[in-house]
Amino acid sequence: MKSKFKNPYTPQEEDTYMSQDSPPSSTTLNIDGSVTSISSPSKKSRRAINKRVVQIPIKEPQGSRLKGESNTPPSDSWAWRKYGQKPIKGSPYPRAYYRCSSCKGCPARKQVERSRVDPTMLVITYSSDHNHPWPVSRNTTRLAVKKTEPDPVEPEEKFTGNLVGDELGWLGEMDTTSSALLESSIMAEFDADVGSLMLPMGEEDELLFADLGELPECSTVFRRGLLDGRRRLTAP
DNA sequence: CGCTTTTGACCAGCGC
DNA sequence: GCGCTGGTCAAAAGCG
Repeated sequence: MKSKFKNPYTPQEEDTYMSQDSPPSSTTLNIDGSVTSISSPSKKSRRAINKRVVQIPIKEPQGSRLKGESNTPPSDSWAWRKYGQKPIKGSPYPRAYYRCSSCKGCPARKQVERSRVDPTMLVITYSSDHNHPWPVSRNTTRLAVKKTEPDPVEPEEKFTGNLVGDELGWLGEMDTTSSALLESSIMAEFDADVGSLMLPMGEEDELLFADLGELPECSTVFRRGLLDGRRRLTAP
C-alpha cells in the first residue's frame, strides 16, 4: 500500500500561514520568560496549517534512551510516535516529527527541534489537533512516561477541571526553578505588557483557543496577530 | 509479539 | 521549468 500523501493539510482548517524562512511577526513567550517571535503569516508559505509553537528548556533525562543529539521532548499527556527526522538547513540540529499515537487516526502532529538560537531550548511545533479528548490508551502507549512517571490524577479529575496534574506531568522532568520562573514571568508579562490578553474573548478567539488546553500548561502560545492587535489598541 | 525508532526514498511547495 | 527544502511514508531494526 503506497497511498502516500493523503494530504493531512485540509484547507478548511488552515487559518495560520507559517513559513520558517519568513520574518517573524507574532510573539511567543518562552518558558524561561524570554520572548521569541515566530513566523509571520504575511505571505503564503509552503505549509499552511494550524500551528502552535512552544519553547521549553531541555532537561537531559537521566537514563533515557538519549542517543547522540536526538531531540527528546518532555513527555506530555499524549503518546507520540516518531515518524521521521530531518536535518534542517541552517540548523545544526535535526528536526524530529511525531504523530499522536494515543488514539488511532488522531491527526495531531508535532515537530521537535532544538532552537538554533539557544541549543538549550527545545522548539515544539504542534500541528493539527487531537480528535479525542484524552489519550484513550494512556496506560499502554505513553511515550517515555509509561515507566518513569506515575499518573497521580485520574482522567475524570482532569475533565472536571483539574488539568494541572497530568497536563503538567512533564514539567516534572524540568527544572522546578525554571518552571517557577516561567509562571511568574508569564504573569508578569501579562500584567505589564499584554494584560489585555485577560480580556473576554470574542467568539472567534474562543474557537482559536478552544483546544489550547491540549498543550502543556506552561506552554506559551500566542495567537497570530493577537498581540499586535492588542498592542495597537493600547499604543499611541 | 507488538510497538517504537531509525533511515532512506519519495513527493509537493516554493523561490529563482 | 528547475532545484532546493521540508514533510511524510514505510521497511527494517531495536526494544521490552
